[in-house]
Amino acid sequence: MASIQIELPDGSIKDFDAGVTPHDVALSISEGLARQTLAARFNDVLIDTTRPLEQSGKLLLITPNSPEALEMIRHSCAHLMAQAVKELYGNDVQVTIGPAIKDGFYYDFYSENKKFVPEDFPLIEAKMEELARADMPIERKVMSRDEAIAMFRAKGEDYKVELIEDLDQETLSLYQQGSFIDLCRGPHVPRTGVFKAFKLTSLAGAYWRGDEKNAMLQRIYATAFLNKKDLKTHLERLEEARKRDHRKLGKELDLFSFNEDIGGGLVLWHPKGALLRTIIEDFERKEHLKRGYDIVVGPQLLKTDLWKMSGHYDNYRENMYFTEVDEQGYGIKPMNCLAHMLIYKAKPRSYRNLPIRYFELGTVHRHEKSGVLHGLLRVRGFTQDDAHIICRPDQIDAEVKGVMSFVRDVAGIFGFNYTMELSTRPQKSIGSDADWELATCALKNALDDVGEPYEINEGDGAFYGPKIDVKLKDALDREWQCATIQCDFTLPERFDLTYTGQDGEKHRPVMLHRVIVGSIERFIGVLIEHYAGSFPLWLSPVQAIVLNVTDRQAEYAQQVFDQLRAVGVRVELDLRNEKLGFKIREAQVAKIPYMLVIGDREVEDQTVAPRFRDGSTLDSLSVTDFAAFVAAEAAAYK
RNA sequence: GCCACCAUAACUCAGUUGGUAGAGUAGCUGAUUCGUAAUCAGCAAGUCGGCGGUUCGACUCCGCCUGGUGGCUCCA
Repeated sequence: MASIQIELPDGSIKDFDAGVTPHDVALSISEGLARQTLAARFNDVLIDTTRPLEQSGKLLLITPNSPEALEMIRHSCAHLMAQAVKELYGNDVQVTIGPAIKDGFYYDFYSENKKFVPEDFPLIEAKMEELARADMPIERKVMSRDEAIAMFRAKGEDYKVELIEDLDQETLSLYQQGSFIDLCRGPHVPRTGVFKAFKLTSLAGAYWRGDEKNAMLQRIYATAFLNKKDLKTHLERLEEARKRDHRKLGKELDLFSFNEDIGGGLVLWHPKGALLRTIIEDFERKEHLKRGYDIVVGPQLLKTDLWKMSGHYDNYRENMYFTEVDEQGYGIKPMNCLAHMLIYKAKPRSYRNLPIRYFELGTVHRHEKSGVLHGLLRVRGFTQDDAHIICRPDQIDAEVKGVMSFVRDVAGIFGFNYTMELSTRPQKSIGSDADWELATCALKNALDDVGEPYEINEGDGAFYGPKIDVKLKDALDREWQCATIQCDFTLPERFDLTYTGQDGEKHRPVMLHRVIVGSIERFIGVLIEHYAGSFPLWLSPVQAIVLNVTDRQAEYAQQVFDQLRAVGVRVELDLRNEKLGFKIREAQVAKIPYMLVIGDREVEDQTVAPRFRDGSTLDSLSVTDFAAFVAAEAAAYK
């Protein structure tokens, strides 16, 4: 038998007979390693431990500690779940696909009779545990296409047949564990005994192949980890996310509500929420003015003809609200750009005026499909911190970089990390190929120059231009789409925007659409979860609350309150005849940063005794000192 | 929009295998004047999301609608 050379990661080279498997190689090192080996990477291709090696090459054994391990276990665990479901429900259910995803995996099933409910989970989990305990080998089989089609057809697995028919290859790999066999590229873990910690998490509908014209499948989401401890940590994290849910906190902190009589996706801002919004809006105006933006305001309604001219009517109509009065059609604005272009057009512009940066806290309405609405994160009426930068082509680069640095500053103030993505031309779009090319390059060059990493999303741009999307990462490391920068050559063309160049000729400017936090509504939703409702002092709708111990201090407490409010501290007063502990508890639950306790001592010394939200206290200090302290902290965005 | 599920007092939730409902918190009244996360007692509070249907009788069963939840598709 021919001999081959296998190079291991430590650089050592060993001779083996051709046909040796990664498992055999592991065994030649130690029995323990062989037991631990889940798969292997041979010449950079992932393979099963039982795959015979026919030629020399580099071999890396994959064990539970390898970075690839978790994803593999999850993918294999999806097969385990499918096996369990088939054993429980047999031919009532057809299998489709089941990949690993972030934090777990899912499997999509088709069934006419069986409707999965969460009550089925314990049963399925028990079956999975039984199959895992049986420690069955998971074996790779190779079949011809026709053979595989015949086999799945005989089993009544129509979806598998369809998948294979669309595959452009003559032989296919399948994986078998016990009586269950599934089409799969692999690789998989060697035995079902590997699965030690898994849990079914939720149930959802999903279209076959993600297309809403196709049949609706039943998706079971689940997760799997290397061990029970990691699973527990993950479940605790989910629990933490639930506690921070902005819909729950929004109600508890009395920030906002929705009302079915008003309509879905339309927010009612209660006093504290409206104050929080106002603080953010004031911050936005100040930061934009600092960076050379001009504040403008456009109307809510614009004539339908204008939306036809812009392309919104053709490309965005299903998301818009229209109305007709005096036989004139109007569209409620879903974007702010048209008004900004018309402000630009209100008088002749020179190259000397550019760039012009129009900023508007623009309230827009978009008819989002009912099923996508979600608290503040997806609504139908929202306010964007929107700006349109109209500039010469040679200014694009500097302007895009300016926006990116603006994003960096703001993300830093709120304590977010972020990642960036470049999205290119979508199917449904307007404008010439040359302009798209130019615009995409401009964005890409700016990204490359700044040197921060980014990903490319093919075909994910806006209909009028490519875009850079910024995803903020919150305290739980979850990503949120907020900022976006879009480069647009088309709308300036359609609206015939011009400027007079140095040469005295008319030239076409470029327009950058950009938002920094995006929608104020969404951003506040994200902030609530990011801070778990405990806003930093500068954002807190209520920064301090004055608490008297008994009625004896009421008069002085009132004085302190008046004095603080007069110098701009957002302060409340609790004079109720309740025990101090009770008042503290309420202020604590309301997540107010500072409680100012006033007893006989403070009246005597003309001071206040501050208590922090975290339970710590400061020595008593004068009201003016406290006000100065708050002002300094807030000015530093703390 | 699609699939599944849910809707009981202001909030969180219990309950009736079809005979019209409770608890805690909040609210109100009274007592208590208290030093860093819940003082005590009493009172009041719901067309059981809306509209139809089945039934002697519907909060409970069925249908439609509205709103929400988890996803899918779509998106700031």
